[in-house]
Amino acid sequence: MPISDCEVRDPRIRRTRLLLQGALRTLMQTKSFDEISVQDITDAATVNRATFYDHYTDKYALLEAYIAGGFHKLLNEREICYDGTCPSAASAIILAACDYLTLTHSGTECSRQSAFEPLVDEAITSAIRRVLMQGLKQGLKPATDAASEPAARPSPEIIAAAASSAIYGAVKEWFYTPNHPRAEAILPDILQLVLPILQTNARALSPVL
Amino acid sequence: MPISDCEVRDPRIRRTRLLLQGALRTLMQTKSFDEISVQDITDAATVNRATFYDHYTDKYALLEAYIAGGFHKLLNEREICYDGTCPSAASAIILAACDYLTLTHSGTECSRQSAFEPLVDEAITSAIRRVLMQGLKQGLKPATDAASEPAARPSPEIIAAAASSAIYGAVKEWFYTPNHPRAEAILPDILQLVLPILQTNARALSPVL
DNA sequence: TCCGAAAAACGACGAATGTCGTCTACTGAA
DNA sequence: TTCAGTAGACGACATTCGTCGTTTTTCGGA
Repeated sequence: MPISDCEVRDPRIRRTRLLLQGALRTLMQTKSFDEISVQDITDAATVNRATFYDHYTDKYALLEAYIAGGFHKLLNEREICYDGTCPSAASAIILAACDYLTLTHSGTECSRQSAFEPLVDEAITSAIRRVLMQGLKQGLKPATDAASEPAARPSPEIIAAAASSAIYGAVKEWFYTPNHPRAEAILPDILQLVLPILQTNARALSPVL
Repeated sequence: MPISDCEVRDPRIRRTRLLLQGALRTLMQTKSFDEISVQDITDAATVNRATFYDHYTDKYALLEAYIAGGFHKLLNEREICYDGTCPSAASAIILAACDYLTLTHSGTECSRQSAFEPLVDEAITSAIRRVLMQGLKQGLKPATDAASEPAARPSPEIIAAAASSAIYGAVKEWFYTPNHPRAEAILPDILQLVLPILQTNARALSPVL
């Protein structure tokens, strides 16, 4: 039932979805996610309950859209754009993930339960994946000058998948460690773990180094 | 409500949980996961519906236990035990993940939907994580001979988290690629991406190399 | 062998879910 | 300005959910 996504022209659709996501945001400051019913959400959003199902299959789908949207917004605000090589871009992405987890999970001590967490993980990971893919593909082109070898190295897709998963897995591990240090403190460790993956692309491009 | 896990003495508990997991397995050969109700499961398991909730908070929790259990079983059958260094152990884990995805997702074309997939991901990833942790901790001990430095390298926990996420992320990417090659064909690529993470530990141990 | 503890069966409950069909109101292009 | 297309409102429906209290059965140690 939920029509496409991302690019919605009709202002009515955009309005309703923002209302629903805003209502979810508001409610999650009080209750934990699975204490919230679809009814609660539509009431807070002043939207009919049946209308909810015109946009999302269930409240988990709404959560995913909300998280993905929020994280993308954060990345845009910080003007983060992975260019395929620069470690500082990777740092920015890692820090963004740290901050986003901190921001969203600050109010409620709800997490680590039910189907909630895996959904959040999925949403953030694929958001990171998208950013990385962008950079990897553009950093890739210079190499495909001629028809040399078809696929002598891992595809950008699999690199992005592995890297985004690794980044978020590490960040999550940091976040759920009791009394974890500040994000900046763990950054070098995560960077050390993740950079080799991202540089797989570059290394394959310039074996000179 | 769900009492501990893993190590259950009481045969009544073990029996009931196996019945429930078996019923889920059977039903998933026919319907997709979210077409299955708790009622369906308990009917097939010849268990009272209320009893279900004595063991699992909802059907998602049952799924997670089922997946985690099945994957662990596969690892045990293959006698996989990561020793902290050997790349062949990593290969075995990667292949196991490939095979498990293939086995479980063969019947139904259901996947990539609802809250189902993220749950599966979570279960498999944390199973891999556990195996890796085992090896990393034992491969770690030789170094902690004296009180040298507190934590000059990434902790085993964060290494395991990053590595397990990266492994499964890559495997998943492979699996969902249309007309993907055999698992053995993609193994070198994934290995190339993941080994640097795992060897972070070893490198820190013997900077001589 | 017996007996207390605990698991499972059972029936019933109010609440939440997901889906209909119909009607109203808004959008955007002719 | 008009008007066809479509999103949203609304009420109602059968199902499923999660929980409760009670009764029956099973387990495992004394």
